[in-house]
Amino acid sequence: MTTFRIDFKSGKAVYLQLVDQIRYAAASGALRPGEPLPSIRPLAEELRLNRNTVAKAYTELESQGVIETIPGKGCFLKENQSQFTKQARHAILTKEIDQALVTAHQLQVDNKAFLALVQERVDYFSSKNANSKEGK
Amino acid sequence: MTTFRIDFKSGKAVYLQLVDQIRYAAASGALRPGEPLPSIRPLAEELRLNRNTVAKAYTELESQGVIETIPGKGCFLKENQSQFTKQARHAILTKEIDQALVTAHQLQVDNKAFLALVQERVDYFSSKNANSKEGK
Amino acid sequence: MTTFRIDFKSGKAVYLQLVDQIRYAAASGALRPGEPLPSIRPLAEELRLNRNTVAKAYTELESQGVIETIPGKGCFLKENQSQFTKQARHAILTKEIDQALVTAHQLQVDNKAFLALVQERVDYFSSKNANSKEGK
Amino acid sequence: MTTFRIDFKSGKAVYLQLVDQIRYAAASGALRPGEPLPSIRPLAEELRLNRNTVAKAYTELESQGVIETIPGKGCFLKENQSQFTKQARHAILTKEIDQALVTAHQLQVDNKAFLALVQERVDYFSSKNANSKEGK
DNA sequence: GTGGTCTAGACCACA
DNA sequence: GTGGTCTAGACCACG
Repeated sequence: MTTFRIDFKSGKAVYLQLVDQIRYAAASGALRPGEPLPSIRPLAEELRLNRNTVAKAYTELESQGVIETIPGKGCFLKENQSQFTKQARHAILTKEIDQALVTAHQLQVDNKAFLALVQERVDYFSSKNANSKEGK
Repeated sequence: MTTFRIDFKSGKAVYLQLVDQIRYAAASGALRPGEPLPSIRPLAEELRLNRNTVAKAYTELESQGVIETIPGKGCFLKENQSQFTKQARHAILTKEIDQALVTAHQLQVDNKAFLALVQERVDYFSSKNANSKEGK
Repeated sequence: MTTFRIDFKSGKAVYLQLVDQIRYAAASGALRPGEPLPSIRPLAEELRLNRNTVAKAYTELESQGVIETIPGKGCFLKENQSQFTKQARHAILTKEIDQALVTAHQLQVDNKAFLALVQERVDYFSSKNANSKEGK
Repeated sequence: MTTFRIDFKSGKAVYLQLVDQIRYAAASGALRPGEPLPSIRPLAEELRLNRNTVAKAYTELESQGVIETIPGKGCFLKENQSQFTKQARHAILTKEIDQALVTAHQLQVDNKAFLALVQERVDYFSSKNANSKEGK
């Protein structure tokens, strides 16, 4: 069971936080392709959000091709099929990695420590994915 | 000489784009500690922004402890002295690294390719820093 | 209900006067943690200030960690959780106490009278805090 | 020998910092009534300030009645003669003490610790005054 | 010349 | 309704 956390103080739009967390859940394996997402109304209640806000997040995810909405049935996680070329994918990733590198420099975390931390997180994600594939 | 680019269509606040780029310039060695940043008015003209927008970016950078501003004299890049504990620094970095990892998974970039890309960016930053320390 | 007073002739920046007064209200118990601050627009009207000036004060307070602002909802007083070490807190306080001591000497107020005055103010704050915790 | 420190990053006007520090020196006994202040030009050089800035500080001090300028001879610390009533003096002091109390509350320093710190600073100032009256 | 403050008025995103 | 961003233009203090 995945649970989402909304940070009202982050300054980031609430619906975008939901989008990120659902993408995160999908990436980490907590949500598997084909699985249904939580229904809008119960989720809105649980997170103490307006239904419109949750709906907006789902709309955004559908336009990003992450989920699929079937009227009357619900929303489902799509098989992820990257629609970008290898080059485009690397461009997007490079931007995010650079962001982290800039922060690392600012925090005076040296390259070796940075790479170690990246390796640690990669391992952490791998283990979560492995678990969710086995059990449940 | 560093030059900044503003993307008016990105949806991201203009002043935050400036903040990111200046932090990037500092991390990559294009701006060195103690060096003066471009003056607010000329920079605003060059980027076709309002004076206040540039000033807001500089204010934000100062409150982040990245630059130091001396009224009547100008703004200068501070010696970066991280005031965070090792633990706090790792927490901040972990968040940014996870962000990139989620994106990687979304783009179906596997761990091996991801790590290779990270290594590549680390090397790239290192070389830029090395260059700016030698000559110019 | 707290009310703020702006002195346009003081020479001190208007937005900083607001910052000080809100911090004062928080310290004296007139504003309690979690409580909403006055909305920017109505407050600006009441004080006959521009919206941006009030917003600047609130932005400053947020970056100081005194308040929390949730776009679309409002600004709220944070639970105060001092992130400084005991040593750092004393250093900050010492600076302000010395300031008062210098003034006392300048005004030829002797130590005994000074200490009495400090005690009086401490008691005054304590009583205000006590009141606001009981009733209303 | 008193030495002054200018903090360019404080945001406070440089000449006002000088004013405060000279008042501080007078309060702590480092400067005694009737003593000459440093000449403008050497002091400006030592602090790496513009001569105008130092002159402005001295002008301000003279208008505050702290020093006395005798053309051709220099500037001298006046006998301090408080021109305020007891009530006025307490009003001024109360404002500064409250300032410190607000900060203390913000930093979650309790009354007992606050009073102890005040006592400590009072003692510290007293000892400095005593020393400068004896020796030199 | 520098940065800092303030006003006025506009548009946007979010709840 | 809320706060956030941006522009335009004015005045001030400091060096």
